[in-house]
Amino acid sequence: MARAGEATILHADLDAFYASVEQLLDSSLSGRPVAVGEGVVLAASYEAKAFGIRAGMPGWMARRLCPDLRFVGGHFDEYQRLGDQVIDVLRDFTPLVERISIDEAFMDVAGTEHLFGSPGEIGAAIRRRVRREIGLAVSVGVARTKHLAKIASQTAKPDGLVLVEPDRELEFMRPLPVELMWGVGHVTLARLTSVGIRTIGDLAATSDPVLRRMLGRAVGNKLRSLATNTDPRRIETTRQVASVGAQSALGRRRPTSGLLRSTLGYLADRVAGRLRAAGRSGRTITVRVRFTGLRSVTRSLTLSSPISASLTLTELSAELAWAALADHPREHEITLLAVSVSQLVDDSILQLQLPLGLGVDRSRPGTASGSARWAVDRAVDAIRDRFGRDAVGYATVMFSEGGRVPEAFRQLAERSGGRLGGQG
DNA sequence: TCTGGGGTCCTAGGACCC
DNA sequence: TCTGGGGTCCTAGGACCC
Repeated sequence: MARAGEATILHADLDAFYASVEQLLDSSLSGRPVAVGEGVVLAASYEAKAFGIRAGMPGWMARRLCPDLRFVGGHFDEYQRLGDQVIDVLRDFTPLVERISIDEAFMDVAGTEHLFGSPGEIGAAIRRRVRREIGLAVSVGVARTKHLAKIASQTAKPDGLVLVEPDRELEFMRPLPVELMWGVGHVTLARLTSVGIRTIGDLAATSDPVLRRMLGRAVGNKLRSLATNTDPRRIETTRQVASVGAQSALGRRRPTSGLLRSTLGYLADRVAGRLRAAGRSGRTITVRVRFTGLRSVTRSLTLSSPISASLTLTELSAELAWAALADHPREHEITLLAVSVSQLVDDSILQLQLPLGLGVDRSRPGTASGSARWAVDRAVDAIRDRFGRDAVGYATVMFSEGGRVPEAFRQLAERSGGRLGGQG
């Protein structure tokens, strides 16, 4: 049964997406090292990667590696528009498309051969159409499983197609470096390297107990199934998010009550507004405080009933942030604040359970003003729908952000379901 | 003079219940 | 009467992904 399936899973991945869009929009950037971002490199063109520049690298370091590097601010609306166009091309071949980020998707073309040809032919057709109609290079991997299709597309880059026949899977994977596998990051790579495991073949040859002892049960089992290509995951065309969050980097700041009030007010309002727009509420509130040196702590709290009110979320976030600070009295500066809500439920379900509707206190057990807060939020949401999100807000929320991150970037991240760009 | 914003999943200990 | 096993939920932290 090991060879039951055909290679019908495709993974399509746009090459150096943000930077390629910039080169498409401004021909003076073509063929030149380009980085998208300001303080930090969000994406680099292939010409920039040749200098060792990578996503996530500080801007000063990138400039040092390549003095000719052209930094561009980023056309986030264009990334969204062009990314959507590419997905539309994929959907012309099958409805079984799973978008996993702004620039990347899986699809299953089983059963479409009589319409569009073999999976390999479909991959080639997708690449031609995206190049001709949109002007971008997309690499495609074709295999029997999602994981292997993704590895194949990585080895196909730049601007290529790799098809792995079912009877050559292990032979294909054996010499590849372990870090091509999903789930192998810095830490796992270092652990594997320390015992001489460098290729997927090395990993496949390592015993289960050794793997589990080194990496833990879950990671060990997962890597085992990936290395032997017994990954069972199917294409998921829809998925509900499990949490909604927002964060702001602050530079180095002393955690004054004014800073916390304005920042947490802004973040909580963003998160609560997105929850309300999605018709959802959540019971668990988590706040993260990051100190200098990337040390960070989280504090969370689970309510007996879910909330989506901006003001309530602001107050709870502040309590959690102060608790985190109180536990770390030696930290005098903070560099980031984050607010997240999880344990989400649909409000339609909530209203079935609580038939009182408007009158129900959705803010917090034990507080009296829940319905008033609900009404204020609804009014604010309605005004923002018509006039934009800056048209109105709570007094504590109307603070100058410092302009560190463009609003368009945050919105792109939100719409991408949290999964966007930044591919090395 | 090591940074951005958005997510997922796993682990481990403790509380609590049957 | 104090020893057992199993399950769920909550909290905090960490690895990883795009």
